[in-house]
Amino acid sequence: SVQLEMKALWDEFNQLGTEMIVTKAGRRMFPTFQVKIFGMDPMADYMLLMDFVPVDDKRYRQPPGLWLRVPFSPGRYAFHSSSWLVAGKADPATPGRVHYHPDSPAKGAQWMKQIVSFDKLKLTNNLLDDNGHIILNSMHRYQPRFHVVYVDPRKDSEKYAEENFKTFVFEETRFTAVTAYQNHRITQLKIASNPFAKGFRDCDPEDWPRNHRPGALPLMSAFARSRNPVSSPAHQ
Amino acid sequence: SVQLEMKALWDEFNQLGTEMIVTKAGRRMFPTFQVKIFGMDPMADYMLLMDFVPVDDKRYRQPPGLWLRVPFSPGRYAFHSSSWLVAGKADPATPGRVHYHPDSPAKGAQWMKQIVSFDKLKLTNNLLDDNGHIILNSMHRYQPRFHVVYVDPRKDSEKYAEENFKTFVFEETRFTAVTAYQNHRITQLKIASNPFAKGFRDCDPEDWPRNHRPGALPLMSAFARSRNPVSSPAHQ
DNA sequence: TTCTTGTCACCTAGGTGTTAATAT
DNA sequence: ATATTAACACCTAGGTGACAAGAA
Repeated sequence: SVQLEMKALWDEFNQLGTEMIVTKAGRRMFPTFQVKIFGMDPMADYMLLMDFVPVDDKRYRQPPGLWLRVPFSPGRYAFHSSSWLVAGKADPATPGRVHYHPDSPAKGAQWMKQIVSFDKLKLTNNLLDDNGHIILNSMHRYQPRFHVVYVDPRKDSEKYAEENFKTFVFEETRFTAVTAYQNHRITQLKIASNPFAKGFRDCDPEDWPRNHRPGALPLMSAFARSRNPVSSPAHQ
Repeated sequence: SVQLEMKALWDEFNQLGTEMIVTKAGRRMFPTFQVKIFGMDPMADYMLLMDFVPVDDKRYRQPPGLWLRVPFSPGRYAFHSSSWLVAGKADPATPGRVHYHPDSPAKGAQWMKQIVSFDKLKLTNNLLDDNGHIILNSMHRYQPRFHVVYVDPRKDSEKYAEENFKTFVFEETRFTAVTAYQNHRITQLKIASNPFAKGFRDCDPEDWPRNHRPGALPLMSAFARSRNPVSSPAHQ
């Protein structure tokens, strides 16, 4: 069995509609997909991998007219909607890649003795990527999947391929691939919870995420109190 | 067969008498021990590891009276000798540890397709170290050794242990473990060639090590021309 | 006197969202 | 109008020798 790490954080993002940035060079996910694993054969070899499947067959877009222009900066917009419209049918599927955890293969004992983190996994929108990154269509929704493959020592192991792997899906890790954040609340939650974005925090630099616990005050409400939202009327 | 990478740099250090810093927390080696490997079975599994054996049974010390005091800084000295005296018999041997390359085990094809770098290996003088670092005695000389172990798939593989590994020794990688550099020329060569020490360079910030090639002008002579050595007479 | 330790400024290396410009 | 890109300031994380103080 498999337990998703940082589930509380995933839930918080999921409630807002998680977005993950895709770039040409490849961008890590945040939150990082991390799991605790139980019940492996400690002595057997396993490969751990992830892939991403479309949640639906749709392409999304922002609702018209909800963009706010930034005063004195013609051409710029800063506040995107949190809702999505269906823009039509999905773009052609991207090359279906998988990401093997770099420690693969390893013994069950090794995988189970600590949290397994997919922090080397990167998402790209570059169809011609040759860095082995996961290729996704921007403005499409995806479901990450986690697969555990038992390395069968038998000579005719191919015959048993079907029974030698198990797939785990956590719906709270679904997200929309984007090239720039669409929902400002997602942006702010990323800034509040990702250590690498600390430079953009304007609230108390205090003990986040050190003191954050599941069940504590919801992040966004805490955030909203200390933030000056872009409130000046659009002067379109 | 195995080929030592950056041999020219190792040779340059070796001519001066290589020193490696040991600290309580653990210090990486510089140059880093890196090799190219040839002739493995691409499909077989191998473990790669290193250990360190004493070059002799001696403890070393600096010759007396060669220390230069730094003007206006009583108690400080800045220029150590490049020669060593035998201080006596070696201290009790440290716990004999080995460092497995973190990618072990892996297929021969994997090991051979790129340079294998032991940049995670750290040296410590802490006899009680529990980080798995290599424990060495300061002021003693060591010879790094590189071992390739074939992972024998046979059930009674223990019987063949003797024939399933091969050891490679490069004498130019010998060094003296120290807690602070003793030979100023070693310090300067480290500063000149280690990217992480760039902050201490006072010569042209130009294209080192980018343009450095084996056979080019020896480093130290190039360095000496642009450096102000500590030349004021000792006022002991 | 000689050697060791801990702190520091200054680097490398690379992960963030912002921003302005550009593409479609 | 909407979406993407590239450069950037500002972080995390950690590898350097210098330096001052301490230990033996």
